[in-house]
Amino acid sequence: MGSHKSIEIESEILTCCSPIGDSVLSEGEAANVAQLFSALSDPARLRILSLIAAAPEMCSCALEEPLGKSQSTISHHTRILAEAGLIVGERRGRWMWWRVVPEQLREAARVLTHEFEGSIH
Amino acid sequence: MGSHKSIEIESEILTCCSPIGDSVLSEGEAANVAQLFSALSDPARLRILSLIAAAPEMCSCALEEPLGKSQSTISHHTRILAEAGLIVGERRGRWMWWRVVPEQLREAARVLTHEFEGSIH
DNA sequence: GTATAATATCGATGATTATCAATAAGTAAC
DNA sequence: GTTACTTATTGATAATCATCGATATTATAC
Repeated sequence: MGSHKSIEIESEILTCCSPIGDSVLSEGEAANVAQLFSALSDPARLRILSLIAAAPEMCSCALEEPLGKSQSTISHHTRILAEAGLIVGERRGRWMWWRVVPEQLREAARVLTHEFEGSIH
Repeated sequence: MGSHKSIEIESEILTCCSPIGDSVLSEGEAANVAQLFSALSDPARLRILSLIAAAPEMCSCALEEPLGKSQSTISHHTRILAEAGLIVGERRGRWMWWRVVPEQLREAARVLTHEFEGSIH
């Protein structure tokens, strides 16, 4: 794979492309960021996040009806959102109350506008 | 599913949760946003985006080596990023040159900070 | 025209994931 | 204790996806 590019350093300038800088996401960083955006890559989870954001707090039990998904599916999605740090939950009595974490939303937005917009170009 | 919530409107106030507002993502909106973030949910695509952003333009041929993925895989990923509007490509001779679309990155960031951060809470 | 090079597409495969029903675990009221 | 209710977990399944090799398409050079 990519045999046309397995050439020496000093001849890379002769290929189609100049060597790239090193301000580039490492594999580990990319995996972390991907996990964050994976949580945002599902329509049901986006609507859950939107529902939670529309109120100061939101009970899990209030998500099934507008989503039209089963209870176990809702629980699955809230877990993924929570593991991504986008929401936090607190158990009060029998109910689970969720609220968004604005700092994590801003962090995701910061990554988009600072890590990928390049320099001066 | 959700039988414990299939009750009348006037009794909803008696359940655990108050009725929700309507400033909530529709299914269609959620699907659109999900497609955008799906493009950002893969480590390989994030590194490709980072590589493209690190230079004014980036040739497809310069992505195989740092990514360690096959040519067809790179082509697959650039297509997904392009379909999400995050990069645009221009063919010059035999080579395909990609650059990021800062407007789309800012749009994705705007969705995060404006659609999900709730109101005054 | 032929030969070479870069990219796109096709087909297959293994891994991941969204979804559900069923069950378990936790909580409150009795 | 038992009963009722909410949430979490498990197991299964169908769909999606990342990856590759092989092939097709496009462009240049000859």
